[in-house]
Amino acid sequence: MEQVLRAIAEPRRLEILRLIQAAELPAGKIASNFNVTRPAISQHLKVLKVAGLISERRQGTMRLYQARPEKLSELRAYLEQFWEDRLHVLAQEAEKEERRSKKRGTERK
Amino acid sequence: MEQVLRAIAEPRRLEILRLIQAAELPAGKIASNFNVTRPAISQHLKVLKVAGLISERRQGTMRLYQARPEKLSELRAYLEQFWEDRLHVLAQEAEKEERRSKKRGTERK
DNA sequence: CACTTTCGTAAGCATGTGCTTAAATAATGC
DNA sequence: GCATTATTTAAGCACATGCTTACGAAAGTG
Repeated sequence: MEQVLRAIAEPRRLEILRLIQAAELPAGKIASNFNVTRPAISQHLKVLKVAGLISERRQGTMRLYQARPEKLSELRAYLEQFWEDRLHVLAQEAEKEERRSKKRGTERK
Repeated sequence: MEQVLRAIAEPRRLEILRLIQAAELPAGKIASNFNVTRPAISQHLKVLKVAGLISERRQGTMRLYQARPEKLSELRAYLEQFWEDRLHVLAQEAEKEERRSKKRGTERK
């Protein structure tokens, strides 16, 4: 999960993901959208690949890349769990508060 | 959004977020959960604060921190949009494919 | 006021990261 | 095989980042 986060925390990589989310593109075409050299993009693609965020397919001398939504979906679920935990806590707080009000008459000290 | 991603891409900061997601905690208590010095945690808290992921409240000499779920929720929504875009694309692909099959008889060349 | 507690900020350092240029690899065509 | 095209890998560099120690600031307490 951390690997995924680190991968998309880099703006260039997030942009690459957007680019190849719609269509499968060869590395060269991807690189031509940026002001950095092809090796730089190649390195970014490797990071995205290792993180499981993209798929790679060879065709002739080209390598076609495409985004795989699965990992992003997992991340989304992870954040959702974060959110739900918080709601759970808030619910407990509310319960505790309610018990406090009911007990207010018998309180010592 | 990038700021949020960079903030939670750092494992220690994500752990801090988990810690103060349930309860509001003073900086010292937070730091005591880790094997790094308090200043290190203080710096992490600053990053989380700037990213809008936590709230800070002063009480005496203490500073109480607590996670704010809003930004994480925004991030979740952002990822969701990513996911929906992809589904949209897939739907279009399917449509195109269908048109191709229907046209197959009238194809030239 | 001095003193304590709690915490942040400053400076410096080691390591990580993104970039470049140069060289290596892989598939294809002659 | 040799050359061409598309791409990755290697080496090196500048800058960012997370950490530490030392110091400073803010809010009580006597």
